[in-house]
Amino acid sequence: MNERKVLIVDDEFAIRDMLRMALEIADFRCLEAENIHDAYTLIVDERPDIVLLDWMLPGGSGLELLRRLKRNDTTRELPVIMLTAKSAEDNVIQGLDVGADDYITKPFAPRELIARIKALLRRTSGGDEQERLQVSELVLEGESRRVFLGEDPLDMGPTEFNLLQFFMSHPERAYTRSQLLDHVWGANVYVEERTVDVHIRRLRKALQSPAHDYSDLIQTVRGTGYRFSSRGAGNR
Amino acid sequence: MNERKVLIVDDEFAIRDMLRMALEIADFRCLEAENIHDAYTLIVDERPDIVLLDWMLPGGSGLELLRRLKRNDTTRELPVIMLTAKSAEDNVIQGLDVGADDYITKPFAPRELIARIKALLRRTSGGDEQERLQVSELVLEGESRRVFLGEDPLDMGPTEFNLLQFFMSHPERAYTRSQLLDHVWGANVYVEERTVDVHIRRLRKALQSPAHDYSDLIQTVRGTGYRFSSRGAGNR
DNA sequence: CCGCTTTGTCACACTGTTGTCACAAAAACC
DNA sequence: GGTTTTTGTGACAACAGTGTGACAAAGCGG
Repeated sequence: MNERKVLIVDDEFAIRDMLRMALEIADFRCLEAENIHDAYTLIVDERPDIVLLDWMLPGGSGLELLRRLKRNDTTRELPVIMLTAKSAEDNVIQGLDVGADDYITKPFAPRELIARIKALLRRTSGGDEQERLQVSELVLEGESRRVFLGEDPLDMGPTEFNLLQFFMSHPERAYTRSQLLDHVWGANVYVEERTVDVHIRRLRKALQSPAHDYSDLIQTVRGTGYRFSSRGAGNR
Repeated sequence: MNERKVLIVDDEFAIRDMLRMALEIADFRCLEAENIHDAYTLIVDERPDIVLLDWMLPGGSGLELLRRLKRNDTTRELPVIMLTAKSAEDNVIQGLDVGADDYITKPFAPRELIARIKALLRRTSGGDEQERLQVSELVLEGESRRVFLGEDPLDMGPTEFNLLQFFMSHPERAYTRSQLLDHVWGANVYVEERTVDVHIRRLRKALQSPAHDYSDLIQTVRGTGYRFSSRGAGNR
């Protein structure tokens, strides 16, 4: 379900070819770059989840790219695996110093590479802090993925949870259905815009318990979309 | 103050010599073993912080020791770096599968080895106390590796125990299957994610006795994974 | 060498979730 | 009031996610 993007930075076609094949079998999506400049552009545009970086590259060594990545705050968390020839294992030390997370010497067994990629992704992906959001009695716990109304846990589906989480992190602001689809469903998913309405309804229903009714936190902004607000609606 | 013990397991005197020199410069204390038996004894007696394990050893291959270590619950967390000849890199895959945390091919630059040791120690330095965990009638004794429901001991496999121990030390929080694999199985083990489901089921089953049923402490978080919680689920 | 346990994987059953539709209700516009 | 546009609602079939029993391989203890 969670497709991972791997950026391959290597100037040898044969290597890229081999890597692409191995990675696609293991269900990764591949991006490729032959030089540092392309690599950097791709990183900024496509935001890959991991980078396989060859050491010797035209237009600057891999070390240079590595330094640049680790200096830039927006890409700091991007894990990097270095590819290096056996004869140049000294470079490894430099690389690990600068911030590569792992390395592998060419030639290598595809299975090993895959294993290392997966291990690295698991190791580095757990860093996201989940917050605890609260509006009066309504509490959303990101960590446990639960919502409480006072003491009682509320029952809702995953999509409704994501929707509520988004709303509670961006309150007092109207979003179009299209924007909600982008943020909650993901940018490259195509579903009907009216689907949002249905999930809004399900969320509203979930925000009602025998005791309380918080369903009007989700307000309709006619002609535009929806808004989450703890203050009154103030339209119509 | 925090002196680290490194156990070198290799039958070549020259290698041990070189390693010892490099490690002592880097302020580690060295233990040495020439064969598996000595190695195991030293591990039990001296409790080193990390093991450098040669692949080819008299009296059984390094793989064997590795298996033994990773099976034994008291030494499971001991980080292991494999030493292997370049000609035998295939072994690396086996080794990583069984639970080695890293590997390095001979000959290697001492500086690289030191870098890797430090990196590994940084990663795994969580010193885990063996504690006694309790949720209402359910008691987990880390020391004796037993679980009680009131007075009655519960019967479960090692993996189920580890899983429960992890859950009870991190309650009220949803984990993905991948995260559970990472924490309970180990970062470098590659098994199917659905395997987690099966062990969850076995654990749930183990949490039921004729008298009580604590199986709903393990809650399914649909679309995400599982959560251990003494409060209600909030989903189906 | 042989039972016994543990483990990872699979196929299948089952359940909740999802996106879409048709229609009702409401609001806006004339 | 009548018409058009927009949103709410219940139903539903397809689907993805999860529970479950069985099984073979591997480890363990004799």
